[in-house]
Amino acid sequence: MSTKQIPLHTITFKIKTSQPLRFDDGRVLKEVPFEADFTDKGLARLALLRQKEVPIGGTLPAQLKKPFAELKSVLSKRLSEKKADVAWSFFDLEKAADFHVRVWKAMREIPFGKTETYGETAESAGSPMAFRACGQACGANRILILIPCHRVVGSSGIGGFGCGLDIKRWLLALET
DNA sequence: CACAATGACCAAT
DNA sequence: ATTGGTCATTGTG
Repeated sequence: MSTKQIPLHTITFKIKTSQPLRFDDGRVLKEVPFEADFTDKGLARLALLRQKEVPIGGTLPAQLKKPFAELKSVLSKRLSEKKADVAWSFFDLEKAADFHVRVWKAMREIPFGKTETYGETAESAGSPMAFRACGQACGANRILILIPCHRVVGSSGIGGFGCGLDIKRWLLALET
């Protein structure tokens, strides 16, 4: 494969939340640690760190300072139960499968505070019968919160969540 | 290429 | 609680 290495810049940081995040193990966080990967084209990954102790820091090249500031600003609002979003072009999803991208776009059509079933999201992604593949696409989402996979739930029950159902419940509670 | 295997599903036993 | 039906992606030869 001709893998031309695209430089990835990783940074870790914390955001305050109005609604403390309580993990299943009992830990309670008022400041939530994230890790973000940026390329020159945009945000490639946003993850919430579950570890106990997290080293905060990292360096970004000058041209990424502005997007990083925007990211922190939007996240601060979202973790304070306020509506805020970035544009689709904020992301760098180059090496993602076609169907996955359709599902991710469909998820961003779900309004703040609303939820959809996997089946419904599959349908708005153009494949009404692909509810199961839709679940896979949710699991493949690399951008927490901003691509709101937490708004997709099961037809009976909350469904799953890659990084822990405690986080999914918290994200949904932030939108009530 | 052609498969088999895998899933954050779903509706009906 | 189990099952048979679905679909797109990913890994293997």
